[in-house]
Amino acid sequence: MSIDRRSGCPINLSLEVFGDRWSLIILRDMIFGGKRHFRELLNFSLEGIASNILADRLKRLMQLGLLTKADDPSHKQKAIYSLTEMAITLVPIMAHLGAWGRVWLPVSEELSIRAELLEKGGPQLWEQFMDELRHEHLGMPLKAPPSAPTVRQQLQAAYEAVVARKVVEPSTV
Amino acid sequence: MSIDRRSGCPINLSLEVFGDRWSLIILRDMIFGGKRHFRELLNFSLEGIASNILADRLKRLMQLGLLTKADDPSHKQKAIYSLTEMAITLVPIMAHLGAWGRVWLPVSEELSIRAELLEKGGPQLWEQFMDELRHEHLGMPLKAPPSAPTVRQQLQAAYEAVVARKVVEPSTV
DNA sequence: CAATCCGATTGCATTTTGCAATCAGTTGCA
DNA sequence: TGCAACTGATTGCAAAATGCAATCGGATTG
Repeated sequence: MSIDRRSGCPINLSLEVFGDRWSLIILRDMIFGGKRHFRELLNFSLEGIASNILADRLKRLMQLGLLTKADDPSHKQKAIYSLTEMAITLVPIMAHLGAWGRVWLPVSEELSIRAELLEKGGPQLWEQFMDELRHEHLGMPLKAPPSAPTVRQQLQAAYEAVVARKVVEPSTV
Repeated sequence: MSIDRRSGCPINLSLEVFGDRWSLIILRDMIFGGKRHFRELLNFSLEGIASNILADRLKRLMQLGLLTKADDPSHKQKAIYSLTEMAITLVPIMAHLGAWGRVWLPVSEELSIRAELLEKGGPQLWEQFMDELRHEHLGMPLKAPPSAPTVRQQLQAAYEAVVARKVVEPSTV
């Protein structure tokens, strides 16, 4: 359940945190998909996580310090999960991982457009995104003046543009 | 054994490649430790991989295109494993992963000095290292003139310096 | 010619995962 | 008020992955 400590190597310890098939998927959906509720995470991910695994991983990620949980004031049963700074600093790793996958693995076009945008934006865009996440999850003030489309909105718009194009001109794909 | 294809998302597909507890450890020992034989990998890793798991992962990494295997001319039974370009381009991800682990996880000093050096060297040092790996594993000519200490030698020297200091002045640690 | 080393493989117990059903409490609507 | 839908989980069970120790036949070394 929690960490093994097979060795004090940074790469090994990082692997012990998200070297499984689900932890990083959950963080991906929270970071890029903006999902913060149990059911949202359960139904949103294309990979179809099981509810017991999701419950287990959320608990584990909290123990490890990557997530916090709070009551949703609008609904006595709803819990709202927040990213910690520890999780937010995974953004560059996610970006690299996406870029690597785009080059070497059989990614689908509509799902990789976000990775492409993130790659092209480079560290500067990542910083802006992390700033927005800190605002959203930690209540910190935005460093930069809020630009009209947030990074997540840009990613979402790019995704929708690809989907729309695919519907309109399916033969050219 | 091989890939699931739960979705075409780049992050998911990357996770399906090394979202387990051992694949990246093996690649780490090959990349940073310079290990290329079965026994070397078996005995070298501090994490203590079992021989059947090692055999399974080597086979899997070959199927996925991250490794190749060749006969060692000096010994009819020895096999020598080589990194492919696909694996070599993981160096920046490894560097980021190490840097993240160094910040957030209880790494040991002697094992994290390499990650620190790699982080400080930045993309330029990573490129040099990848160039050396391409030379070593793919037989490509070195782009840059061979600098006296290779990157791996620098990493190794830094590690040994920490260990030596710890032996000499254990009380200050 | 015996000891050691080579890359694995086998058998078996333990752990993790996937899947479906289910839980008790909360909310929205009629 | 009553009831269906939804909340974040939990349970039971089968299947798969993992950890561990012993072992394999062949090659090399002393």
